[in-house]
Parts: sequence; structure tokens; C-alpha cells
Amino acid sequence: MDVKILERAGSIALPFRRQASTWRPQRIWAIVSETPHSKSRRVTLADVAREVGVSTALVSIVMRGVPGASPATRDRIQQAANDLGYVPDSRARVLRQGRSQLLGVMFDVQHPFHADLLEGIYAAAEPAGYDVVLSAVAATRSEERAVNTLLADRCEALILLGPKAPKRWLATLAARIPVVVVARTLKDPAIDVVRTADAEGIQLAVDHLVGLGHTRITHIDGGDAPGATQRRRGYRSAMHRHGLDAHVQIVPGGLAEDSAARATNTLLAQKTLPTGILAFNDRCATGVLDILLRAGVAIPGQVSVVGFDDSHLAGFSHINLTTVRQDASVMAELAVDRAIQRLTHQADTPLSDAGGHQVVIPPTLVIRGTTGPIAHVLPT
Amino acid sequence: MDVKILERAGSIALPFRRQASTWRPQRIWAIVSETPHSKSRRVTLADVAREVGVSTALVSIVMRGVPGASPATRDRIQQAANDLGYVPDSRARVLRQGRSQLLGVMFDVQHPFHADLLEGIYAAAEPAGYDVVLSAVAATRSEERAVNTLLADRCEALILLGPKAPKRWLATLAARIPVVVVARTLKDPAIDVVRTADAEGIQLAVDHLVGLGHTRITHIDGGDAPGATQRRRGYRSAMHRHGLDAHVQIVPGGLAEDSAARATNTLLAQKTLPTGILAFNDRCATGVLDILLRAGVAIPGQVSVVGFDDSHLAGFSHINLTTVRQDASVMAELAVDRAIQRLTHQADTPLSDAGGHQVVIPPTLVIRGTTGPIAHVLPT
DNA sequence: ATCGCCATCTAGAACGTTCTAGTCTTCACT
DNA sequence: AGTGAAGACTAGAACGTTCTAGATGGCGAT
Repeated sequence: MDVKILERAGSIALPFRRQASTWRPQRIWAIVSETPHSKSRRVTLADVAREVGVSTALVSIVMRGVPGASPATRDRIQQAANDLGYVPDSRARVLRQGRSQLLGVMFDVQHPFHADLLEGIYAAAEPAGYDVVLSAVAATRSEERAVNTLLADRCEALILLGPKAPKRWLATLAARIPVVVVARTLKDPAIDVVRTADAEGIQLAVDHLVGLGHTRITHIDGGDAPGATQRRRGYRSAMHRHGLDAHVQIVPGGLAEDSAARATNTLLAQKTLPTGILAFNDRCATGVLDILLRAGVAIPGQVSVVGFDDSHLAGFSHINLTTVRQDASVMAELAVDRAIQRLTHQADTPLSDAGGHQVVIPPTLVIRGTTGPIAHVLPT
Repeated sequence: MDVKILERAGSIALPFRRQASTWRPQRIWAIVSETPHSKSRRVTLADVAREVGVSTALVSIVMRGVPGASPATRDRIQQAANDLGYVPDSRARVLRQGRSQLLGVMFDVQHPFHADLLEGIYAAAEPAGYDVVLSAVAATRSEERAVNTLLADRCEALILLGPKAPKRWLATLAARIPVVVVARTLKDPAIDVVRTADAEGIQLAVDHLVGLGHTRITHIDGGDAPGATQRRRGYRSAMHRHGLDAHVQIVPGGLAEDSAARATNTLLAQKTLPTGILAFNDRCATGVLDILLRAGVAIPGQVSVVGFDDSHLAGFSHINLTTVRQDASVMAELAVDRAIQRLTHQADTPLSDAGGHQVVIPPTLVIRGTTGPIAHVLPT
């Protein structure tokens, strides 16, 4: 029973946090139980220590790579750890050290922009020495549940991507742990916010279309999505600034392709089509484009379309969408930055304005192929 | 210094794993340090115990909701825990109990189908009493890194969504911990696999088109994406079965819209267009549709298009795509099931065929508006 | 010789839980 | 009145780390 055999072990046995740059297994001989993971207790520091004949403390020193061991024993211990397939237990480590060095991130599993933000958060957190723990919001998993998991996991700070939770709930949360909210407008003295200047972005789009000679410019909005209110406001004020109040038209839309497609159908049913359409985001814009193309409307010959986000979609050559760019990687970086700031200079620095920091990123307009001069000025 | 004040606390203070069905804060008075999270040590069982004047063991009993405390003290302890804002430390819990009851899931942050799978995994894991810990693969984060984090986190089993890692690496991993691979073909005695019958799915699509009178049916493939080989094979064999070998045409594509769009452009450059196009997946299909619509090709009048996945996209009324459905929630459920099976009857049951279980889900054809009878038979 | 110092290593106590093995009560049943 | 047995509670040892406070030994300088 429970015979031990020799078997090749791969690079899994590398020490925690060390990342091998190659996939090739390292040809190290390892002892593996014959019945793979039946009763096999986890390999611990004590196992390695016993194997080598030293104390657990010394093994710990070697595994962490801190000074305090001679090169010779360092090698022996490293070797033994690899052979046994030792993987440090992060939970025990966190328990012992006061700090977890953990940033908790709540995100919506279905939201493409959150995916971009996550990439940026990983990229920003790791160099700063923080690990990231994710908690997803999904159909069967509420924001509250997601946050509770993060709290139980001993995260030091929370980064919430586009939370829909009410302000007061977020406030009580912030009383307990530093909270950074991303991509949502929120004014609370205890909460840091990183978001795009939505209104400004839409204004860039309006200015662009007006500059091309458009006057009948319609906005298909995002309903109650985060940022939708700001974008509506930006649209109205820009139209007003250009003296186009008479042409203001806001059609109810939503977050995704289908609602924008429905909105476009109602536009087609009108006597006159607008010459410019500002969609709530890129996904909406593709819905608009799809319907217009099917109806035989030339783009940008008859109608110009502008999106929002500059997601991967927008750049595809066949879509080639003019859009307002939100820089996910910058937002992610700033969010991580705010969280770490809060953690390092906690109460001592009152953060200049003594309230939640509002970091507002200026958007930029990316002009591609779906916008052009208005038809009757320059007929194609 | 460090004055304590009274402040309202919200439902955050709910016990771990209990989920409140409402957002409304519960109007409980809580003591919160004035400088929110400066030096404030985490609230522990000992704090609650001291407050109430009982042992930590008793508080633990109450927090876990196991028998062993009188209703009266249960209330007092519950109350005190809420007041202090106690949140159990999951890391300490896992450390003490042998088991972590944790399933580690590796996923690609940019992959929409993985999002659907995640939803299903959460839905399946929680009723079974398992928690889910996520580890993302992203541009700056390799699969190896993602897996190492999960191992360090004491997960009991790993569910890998569409892993690209080489087979041998996965095999060494499986020697250490139960591994379930989802959405990738892999034959390894130690690894469970849950995937869709890709070839069969494409065959359904071919049969459907042939039934409508099509013969010139082209496949825009997925390059080296998981499943692409199987789908190519399925296409070839189905065409052969219908005696259409002469019409076999495979155009190199990829995972996303843009590559499929390029492939479609090369088709348009040919003398004759196929009458049926099988795209690698739904995203590819939208790329195809977009290009064809711009070129003025009637759908399904002149060309029928079939996707794969039945993602959210496909169902949108304006796309209304005929597609091969992969059921993400079923796949997720089965993956969780396999993992738990491995954990519960570990070595004792040799799993019938004494090897890695291959769970292959039959796909179904969802017929929508992008396919129709061939033009010269029934001209529109 | 003695001193101090560095490098190397170790014992043992944390960390916040849960679990085992109890100790008291109380109370029903002979 | 005596005997269990159940109920309510507690002490103290785990779990796998890291950290603090040493111990040991070698070695150069006094």
C-alpha cells in the first residue's frame, strides 16, 4: 500500500511567486505517491526541513530568499523543496504576517471593459508587490456576496469596477477598508473614485460632428448604466453650446447591441434620419451600424456614427469605428495607485482635499472611418 | 487620539456566507474607529468573546451555526459580532480545517465564452458547498502563474478553461491535484475533460445547409484555437458524406471578428461566392455578416451563414444568427461535478474506465434567420 | 586569552480559526 | 437518592507559516 515511485516533475515545483519563462519541464526527479492525490497530505516546510535535517525556520528563510542561510544549505534546501514538490501555503503566510498584500477586485464577469481593466490591474499591482484576488459578480452572485468574500479573504483594500450598489452601502464599506470605485460617478469623502470624464467625451464627439457640418445629431443613451447620466448631460450642453438645442434628440438605449438596434429601428421609422448618431458605447454602435447597413444607409455618406470606449471591437478593420477612447490601462493603474496610497499613508496624510480623491481621466477622440462630412455639403 | 465614536453599520456585518436578500442597511449601531482604517487591527473571535464574556470556542460555534450553544447566548454573541463588525478570517479557517472546500478556476479574462462558463461554475459550486477562487490569464499573466497562485491558495481541485499549456505540463499538474480541463480536447488518463463534440456540431450545420439545397459550403476556420482541428475534421467528413468533396474549401480564420472579416474579403475576391459559410464561432460570424452586408450580399437570400457557440450575440434580434449551441451552463455544471467526484471518491473508485473521464456534450443546432434555401431553387 | 562580531542556524511563540476532550450543570428516570 | 445522559460551555492543542530572540562557532583584533 501507498508505495512511492519516482516520476518526473515539472516546473510546478518552482517556488511561489517565481515565474519560469518557459514551459519546458525542468527534468527534476520527484517522489510522487502512487495513488496521486488520495490521502497525500500537503507538503509543508516541516517535511522539507526533516528531509534536509534543518529547522523549519531555515527553510522558510531560504524559500523567501531573505539573507540568513549559507549558499551551500540554500542549495540543498532548494533542491529538497523541488524534489518534494513543496508549494508555500499562502494562507498560512498571510495569517502569520500581519499584512496580506492583497488587493480585492470586484468585477462583472460579462463586462468586456472590466476585462481590459483587470489586465491593467494585474499589470500595475504585481510590480508594486501586491497580489490580486478576484471576486466576480454574475447572475447568481450579488455584489454583496462578492464583497463579503473579499473581506473574508483579508484583502487590504477593495477595487470595485462599476459597482451598482447604493452609495450608502459603499460608504459603510469604506468605513471598514479603503475602497476605490472605478468607472462610476460617486461623491463620498471616504471613497476614491477613478473614472473617465464622460460628459467631456461626448462633447468631443459632438464637436467633431459639428465640425464636419452636422446639425441633426442624435444620442442613443445607456439608460441607467454607470456614466449614462453624465453622457446625456454632456450631449445636451454641447448641443446647446453650438446653438443646436432644436436638434437635441435622446433615444432610450442600453448597454448592449440589441437595445441600440431597437433604438435605431425607431429612428428609421421617423420621417428624417439624423445625420449623426452618438451611441452610448462601442457595442451599441455596432448594433446601430448593423441596422443601418441592412437598411442600405451609407456610412459615413448618409449617417456618421460615433462609439464610446475604444474597445477591441472599434479597431477592427471592418468596423473601423470613430469612438471616444477610455484608457483602461491608465484607469487601472491609477486605481491601484490610489489603493496603495491609502494603504501606505493611511491616516497621517489627509490626502490634500481631505476627502475621497476623484481621479477623472480625460477621454480622447479616435477618428476612424464611420464619421465624415455631411452629405449635402460634400456629396459622395 | 484614537477616539471611538458610534456610527451606523450596514449589512456588511452579516456572518460570512450568509447572504442578505436586500441592500437596506440594518440599522445596527457599531463602534468604528474615528480614523477609519489606520491601525485598526482586524476584529477577531477573541474580541467578540471578550466583549460577551465567553470563550472563543463558543463564539466559533455560534458563527458557524453548529449546535452547541443556547439560543440566548447565541443571540448575545450574534449581536456583539454584528456590533463589532466581525468578519471571519477564511484563511485561518482553511488553515485549521484540513479542507479548504475551494475550487480553483483558471480563465481567460478576454474570452466571452469563459464568462458564461464562470457563471455556471459559480451556480454549480455554491450549492455543493464549495467556494470558487478565480485566477485570470491575461497578457501580463501566464497560465503557469495563474495555476501557481491557485496551488498556493490551497485549492482542492483545478478547473482550467481552455488551457493552452502543453499536455505534459498539465499531466505533471494532475499528478499533484485533480484537474478538470474544459473546452479543450485532451487525452490523458489522469485528467478529466469536459468539452463539446465540435466535429458533430459542424456536421449538424453542414447537414442543415445541405438540406436547404446548398452545395458550395465553405468553412472559415479557427486556426490553432482549441477545437478548431476537430471542427475542420467534422466539416470535411460531413462534406464527404454528402458527396461534396469537390466543394470543400477551408479559409484560414481565427478567434475573432477581424480575422473572419479578412477571410470573407478573400472569398468576395473569388469568381464565385459560396452559398453557405460556416464560421468558427459567433464572433467570426458577425465579422462575416458585416463584410457581406457592406458588399450588398443578401442574407440568407444569396449566402447563408452559421456560427458556433450560441453566445449572447447570436440571439440579438438584429443579428438573429443560426448557430451551433454549446451549453455553457451544462458544461460548467459537469466540470464542477467531475471535480467534486474526484475529491470525494478519490482513489477508491477507479472511475469505471480507469482513466480521465471524457465528458463530451452533444451540441445542438439553433436555426434562426441567417440560413435559408439556396437562391436558384427558391429565388426571393 | 579575551573580546566582540559576523554569519549561520534554531527554539518557540505568535497569527485566527476549529477541533478534541473534557468540565460543569440540570434534569429525567429508575 | 442515585445514575445516566444530554446540554452548555471551556481549555488547549492543532494547522503552516513567519518572527523574535537567542545559541553556536569561527575569526580577526586587542
